[in-house]
Amino acid sequence: MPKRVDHEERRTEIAEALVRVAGRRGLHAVGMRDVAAEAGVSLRLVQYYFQTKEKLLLYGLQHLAAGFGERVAARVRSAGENPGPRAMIEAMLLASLPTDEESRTFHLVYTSYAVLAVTDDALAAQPFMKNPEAAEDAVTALLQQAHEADLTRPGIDSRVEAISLLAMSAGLGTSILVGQRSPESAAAVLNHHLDRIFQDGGRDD
Amino acid sequence: MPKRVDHEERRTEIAEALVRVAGRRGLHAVGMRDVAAEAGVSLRLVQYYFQTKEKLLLYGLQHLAAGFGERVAARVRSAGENPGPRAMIEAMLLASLPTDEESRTFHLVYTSYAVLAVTDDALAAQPFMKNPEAAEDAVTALLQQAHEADLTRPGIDSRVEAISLLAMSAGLGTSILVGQRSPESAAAVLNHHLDRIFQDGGRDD
DNA sequence: ACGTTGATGATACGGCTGTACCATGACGGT
DNA sequence: ACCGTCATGGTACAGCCGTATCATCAACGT
Repeated sequence: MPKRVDHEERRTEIAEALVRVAGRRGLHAVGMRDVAAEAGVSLRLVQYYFQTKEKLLLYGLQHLAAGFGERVAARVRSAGENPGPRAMIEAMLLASLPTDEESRTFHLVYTSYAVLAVTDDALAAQPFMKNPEAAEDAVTALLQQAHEADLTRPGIDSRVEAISLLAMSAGLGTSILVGQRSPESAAAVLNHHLDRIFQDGGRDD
Repeated sequence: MPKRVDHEERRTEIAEALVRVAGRRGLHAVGMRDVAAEAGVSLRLVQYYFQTKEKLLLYGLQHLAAGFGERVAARVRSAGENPGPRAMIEAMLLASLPTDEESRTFHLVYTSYAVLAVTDDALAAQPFMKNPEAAEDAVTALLQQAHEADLTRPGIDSRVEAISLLAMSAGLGTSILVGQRSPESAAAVLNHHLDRIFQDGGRDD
């Protein structure tokens, strides 16, 4: 046989090509030929590793979500050795804002998928709304933990605040994406709200 | 000539057909033939009143935005004769949540347009990000007005709160759209945050 | 009365898209 | 050494989409 290729790696390369071209020209406009050209392979190859366009799109979504998860995790790690709950939440929320080109692409393509999922059953069945749910639980737990350590102002409902923060973050992200707001001002708004949830700076280390 | 038809009315009918089919099958999937069939006219007619698909899409967007504006205005009016700032803001925010089928369609199609606008120059040039800006100014003014009447809690920055509320509202709307959250819980979250901004109920009448 | 013009219909065309089919090197096992 | 199989290329096909063309009917101005 020829150089027995690592299928998973090849699929990843193609999926990344898909995301790149989708970020540049919009998800609705990507064809298999575009993906092939972007990945530097022939159309036949894309067909070979993904039999159908639908499977390619599904895999692209999974890859996108996984990459985003890693991004956020890395950002949280770089927030320090033992960060307080506030620093952790702040890192999570800021990591999901479309600041640099990579996260801009992520936001755009991910939103495109979300919009598609409303009218496409195959995408709707995909568990890519599991991610937000996990995020909500994580933020809720962090807020609860802060609450028990007396780091929050009184009268704070952890779950409601978590939902609000994530919804705000998503809404601000979209605003940045369409050019209505700058990343800096969005970050400032988020920080302002964190200030209203946490006592002083919310730092315990 | 034949029954000298009212062009603007005809264009409106066709645009509404466009929005309906876009709400059902997704904006990316609508073709001129679908619009024609939905409107009950021939393909040629759609071409006649809008020369090109791009013009049809642009007009559809304007129509959508105008309809949404009317919806919100009606909701605010029905909030009472002389509602307080809080009731007004509440009406505005709740009106933009996708509760019934009509507002669901609006949200979906409008978001589709927003996503398209990121990669399509013709749509990006369209002033449909003017609407959110106006909403931000309106809410800011209402909050300021409430602040001057001592209806708000201390330490409230009108503009920041307006931005937050609108971003939250948008984010919650998307959550509802993709089935992550119920309209009721979203409304509850919004109300919770209004409670944190306004003293007691914020009613001055 | 009639020609001009607005409104509508039917249909054809070129391009693009996803998919399928056929071909052909390149290696590994035996 | 050879055969099967993995990997890859090239290309054809059917369908759809936006647009353009040709044709027709109906009414208004003069």
